[in-house]
Amino acid sequence: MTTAQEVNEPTSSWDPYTRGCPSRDLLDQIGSKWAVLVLGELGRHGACRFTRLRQQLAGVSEKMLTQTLRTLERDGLLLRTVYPETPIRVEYELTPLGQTLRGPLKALTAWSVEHIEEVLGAREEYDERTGKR
Amino acid sequence: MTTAQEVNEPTSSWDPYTRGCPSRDLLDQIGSKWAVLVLGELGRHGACRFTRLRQQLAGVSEKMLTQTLRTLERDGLLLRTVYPETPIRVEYELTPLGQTLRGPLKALTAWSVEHIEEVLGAREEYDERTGKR
DNA sequence: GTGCGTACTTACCAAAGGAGAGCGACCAGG
DNA sequence: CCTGGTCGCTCTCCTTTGGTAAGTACGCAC
Repeated sequence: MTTAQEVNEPTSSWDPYTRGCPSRDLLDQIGSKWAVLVLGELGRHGACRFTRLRQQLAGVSEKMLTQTLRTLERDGLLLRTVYPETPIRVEYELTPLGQTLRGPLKALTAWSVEHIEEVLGAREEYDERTGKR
Repeated sequence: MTTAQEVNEPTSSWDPYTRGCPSRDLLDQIGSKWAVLVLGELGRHGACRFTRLRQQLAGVSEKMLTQTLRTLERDGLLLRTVYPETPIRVEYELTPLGQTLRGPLKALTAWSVEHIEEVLGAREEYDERTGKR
């Protein structure tokens, strides 16, 4: 068995600017559309069921929601608990590791809301400039 | 001219959790793999040429780099300047708006580097748990 | 048995992404 | 004049990913 903790390499060996570095893939994962929204919702609301998440993340397909949840669970960011009641109930919640992502992701989400109008303006200006040529 | 500041809509009308909201698309854009790395590199280094960016972002294809740069330019996050020397020189740098993203993206990148080992450990554990069933 | 609720899972197709060759402008060397 | 080199793209082809929608498994109520 080889756990990550046993590897005593200096942290500087992880660099997302390097091709094939796991930290690049992780960065890609946690920055992906549905992962950001899932983690955000679980951060705001606490434990959530599958159906609630699907409703809150308006527009997500069941396939993508399942896939996103599996990946995040595998990465240790969220915990999946099955309650074998009837009908079955499954709840998702952030792990302590997942909690540490709330801040960074909240900042990113807030940025997109705060600056969307500037960006929309920039797009219009760009399209006018380049459309005329 | 229509600057974003003139639009006095309540900010609450922009919600990335709503289907089709522009802020969701923007969030997706700025969180995408190559955009994060391009903005990060321009933030650390200042103005950069195309070829240097391609080298720094080891593994990016020229097509994706061009595409990412165009999108970011259109969104008003970076400035593209052509110097008609020979051979031609093109430099990219962050706009003031782009600068405001440095913090959030730096936090996200730092998170992925700081926690990659925990995540790798969680993956191993998950694969062991589920592989046996 | 039939139907319902919940949480997936699968099949299919369209869109996005990656690898690599080609392009056009310019100039230097022969 | 022709060849070859540099830079910043651009185009083509093929693989991978994502979206839509239908189907599955489970237990229970009727």
